[in-house]
Amino acid sequence: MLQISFLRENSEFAVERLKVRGIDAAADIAHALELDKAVREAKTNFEAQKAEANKIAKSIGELFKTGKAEEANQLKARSSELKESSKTLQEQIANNQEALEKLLYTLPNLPSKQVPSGTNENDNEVVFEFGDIPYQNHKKVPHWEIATAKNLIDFELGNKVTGAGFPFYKGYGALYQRALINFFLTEATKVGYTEYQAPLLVNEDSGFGTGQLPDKEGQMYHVTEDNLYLIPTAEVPITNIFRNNILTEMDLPIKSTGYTPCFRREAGSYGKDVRGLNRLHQFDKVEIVQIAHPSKSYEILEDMLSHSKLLLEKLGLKYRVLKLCGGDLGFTSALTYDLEVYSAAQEKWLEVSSVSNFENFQANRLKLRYKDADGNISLCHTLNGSALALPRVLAALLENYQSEEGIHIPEVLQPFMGISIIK
RNA sequence: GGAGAGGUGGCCGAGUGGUUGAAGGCGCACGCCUGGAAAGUGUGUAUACGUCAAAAGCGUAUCGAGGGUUCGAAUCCCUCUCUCUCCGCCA
Repeated sequence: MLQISFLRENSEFAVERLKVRGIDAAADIAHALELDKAVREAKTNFEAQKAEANKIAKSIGELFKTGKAEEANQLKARSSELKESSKTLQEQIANNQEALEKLLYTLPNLPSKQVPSGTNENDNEVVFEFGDIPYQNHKKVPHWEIATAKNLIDFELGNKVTGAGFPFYKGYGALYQRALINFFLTEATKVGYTEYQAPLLVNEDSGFGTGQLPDKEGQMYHVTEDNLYLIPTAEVPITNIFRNNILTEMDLPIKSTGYTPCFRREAGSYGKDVRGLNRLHQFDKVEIVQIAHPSKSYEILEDMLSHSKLLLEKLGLKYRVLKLCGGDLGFTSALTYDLEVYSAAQEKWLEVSSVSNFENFQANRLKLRYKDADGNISLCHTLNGSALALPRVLAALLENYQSEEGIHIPEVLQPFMGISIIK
């Protein structure tokens, strides 16, 4: 969430930035500032009255101690008066504050200067492209066909046991998944990320902290019995580790990683690119998260992007990097790169990673701050990236690595799998 | 699921209606002491918000959360929540 203190000084800048998302927030921001002003004015009065009341209460105590009950009783009357009048002010403050917060929740993060303007995914900017398709002379079959033929994934079984979007991986398919998870985690911990095994269910506060709530309530599976949410990404539990923390500047950046299944209801996206592994309700992902010093976060974003790029290169996948335009940028993000692999059989690009800098938008909700050498306390920046999401990576691997001999396994995965080809 | 106990500062831990933002200890920071260190010793050590050009200062709030009683609540009452222990069930 945007800081009201920031908006006080930079309202025009904020309006300008939000235009990149195609949002005209001028009225909302003006309204927020009015509410803020009202809150502060009422607060000042309220606090003055409280101060007096506290003073009186104190002196009443003194008077009783010294046996001057008469005087004390006179003061009580004045104190009661103050209490009455402060009550209305208190209500005013609470109402306005609530309205202000609600309004602030609806405002998305300000896109960074680098964000191209645009209204949808077609306006995203391709900033990098790399790689080739191996075994080019061989005709490629879509992954859902080859995976079924080779007995790697059973979609029907998933339908039976749970429902659409919950496939079973089996045999070499399951092994392939395990190898990928292992490979991704190994690569992340090698460069200094601390591995976590995180809870898959989170409470409301955590959902709120990283911005899934209240905005995307309908996209998460909600266990109403216990008021817990199935995580849509490891970002939620792993970033929330640091909720309500004041870190030491020296400890930054903090690099964390974790593998988790991810659960997404994908409400409203039925019928769109849902074949095979392209869009699932449950999928596996290794996430990398960094808590950063504000002055370093863009450097770190590039570093995280490089990490994900390198994974794809090691896997020998053809991929490209997109810089998301304002219209396609997530609610909480200031700048996002998407990585897409090319799927040779479907002949299209599949998103396998999203690397974002949230600046202090999440940190403000999380109350995640750091203290510098002078004792000043400021909000951290938070970043995360998929490194990587499994199903589409697997889809591309199954499709791109086909030859007449079978499905080849990229060299980097062979130690994790113990085989070099699925025949 | 049943029964009980408990949530106080970075941590441990006192406090039962009146200078308690909170004793004491540990930890941490800085200083003294020392050749250096330990020990010892002194000082300091929460956060948010408001006020102020800013700092200082001042004010308000915060002892799990919310509400209530009272002139005054960490302390009394109510509701919720979380944690722990025992029993039951169970990977």
